[in-house]
Amino acid sequence: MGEPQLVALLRPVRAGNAFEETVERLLQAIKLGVVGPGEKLPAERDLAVQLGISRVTLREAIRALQDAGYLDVRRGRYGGAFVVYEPPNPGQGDLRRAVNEMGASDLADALTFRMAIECGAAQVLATMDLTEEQKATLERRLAEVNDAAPADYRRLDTAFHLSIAELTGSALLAAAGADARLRVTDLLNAIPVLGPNIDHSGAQHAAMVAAILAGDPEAARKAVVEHLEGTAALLRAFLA
Amino acid sequence: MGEPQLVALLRPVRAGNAFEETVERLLQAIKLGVVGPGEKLPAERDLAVQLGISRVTLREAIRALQDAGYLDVRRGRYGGAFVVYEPPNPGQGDLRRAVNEMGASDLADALTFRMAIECGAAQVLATMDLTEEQKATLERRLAEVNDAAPADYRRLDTAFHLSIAELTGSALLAAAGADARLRVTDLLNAIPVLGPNIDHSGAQHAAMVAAILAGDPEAARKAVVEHLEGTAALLRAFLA
DNA sequence: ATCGAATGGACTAATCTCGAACCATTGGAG
DNA sequence: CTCCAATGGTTCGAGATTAGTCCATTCGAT
Repeated sequence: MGEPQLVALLRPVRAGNAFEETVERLLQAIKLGVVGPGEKLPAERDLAVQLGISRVTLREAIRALQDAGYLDVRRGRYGGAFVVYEPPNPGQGDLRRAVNEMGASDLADALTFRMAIECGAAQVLATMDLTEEQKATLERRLAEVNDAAPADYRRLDTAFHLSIAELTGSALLAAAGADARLRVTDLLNAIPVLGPNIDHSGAQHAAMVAAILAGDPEAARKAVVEHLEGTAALLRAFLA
Repeated sequence: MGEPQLVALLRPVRAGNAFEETVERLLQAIKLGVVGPGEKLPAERDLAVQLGISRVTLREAIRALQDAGYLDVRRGRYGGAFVVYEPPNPGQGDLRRAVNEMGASDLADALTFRMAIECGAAQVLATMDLTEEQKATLERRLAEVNDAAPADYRRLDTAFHLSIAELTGSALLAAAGADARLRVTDLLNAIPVLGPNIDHSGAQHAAMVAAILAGDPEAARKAVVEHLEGTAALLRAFLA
């Protein structure tokens, strides 16, 4: 037992090359709806700084997404890289394809990771003294999901979930929450948005917010578990 | 409100250059005791693969750590990069220096992140059906910390904490747990290991394990909160 | 004493990535 | 109509990073 946990520490220093990483990141921002259809990415010079890469590399990534049909790049003043991507209406085999692409063990990993991160974030947030502004943000995001048109649902659902981690004020936790969400995006996008499921989720979202605002970490944790297990069950149902 | 959470998604793609990242990673492995004094790192060719970098870059990092006095590199068969580093006996101003180096907001971030990750991991683990082997590993790690000589305490404490995330079987969660731990390593290493604190922590560790083995996620969560808040309080006490 | 395997050490050519400068296009302001 | 500012488009040299190859050292096995 002299050498525990070698695995976790001596893991890869970087995920891949900068170009691929950037393509992936931008694609996720588009799929998650952080930059919605018709909106444009920040200017190349700014975006390159935000992403910590050179403009050359960023441009290669943008070019790839343009070729793949996700972006429409226009020159001149008020130009930019505009998102032309509508989340496709999920069909029958899409979920299976998405699962096959990521592998079964990655799927379990992603779901476990997401459960841990979101439970942790919710209970931490529930123990914090929130400002009125923070409370308002949380409630607004909740209202936005509940009022969402089906086409906007995934995007606003994402925003709601990310808000919880973000409101803790921990940049690390916010990044982890975004990462956890990314890993299940393709799966969630592959299952249809159905009325009963939305209603169900809405009630669970409301329970999460209520517990957080009440400062009850235990209830917050339980609400998150219930919600995420519901989502996982939904995935399994569409896979069965 | 059209553009929520730009921050979390459009964050830097890579932390820095490969060389610096690698130095940091190896240094953490040494400080965390993953590779203890007198032990050696894996062979360069193997380690480069594990870290996903070229051997050249790895060698530069090893060279830097050699120059800094952390490693003794020997050639020939049964050679390698041997760790020559004993955790220093923490003095009065070390903690303050460590805090100053990371900044107050980073400190809060790290503590929040750690709380979320470890709570999440513990409660996830508590809801899993553990094999006998997994239970045995958890109990063994607990026993090792409790029996630890002061010089080994931090190392085995780290191993115990990392085990919880690792036993969930989620590589992502294990990596996040390692990340959370290394962000507080320098702080923990800067406060003395005192008998009463060890006893206190020992009881809390035992409570965590008991809750996990009992399959009680709520108790597991509470035990982790209590333990980590105790640690945070200890840090504050040494800073006051 | 010799050999072979495991290790660190050194070199090279190719590729990736970067910073910086400059060009081209567009549309509003004056 | 002209100009200007904001944007994407292009190029170049420098440095970082890589894969691959071969060299040098050490120590056990024979």
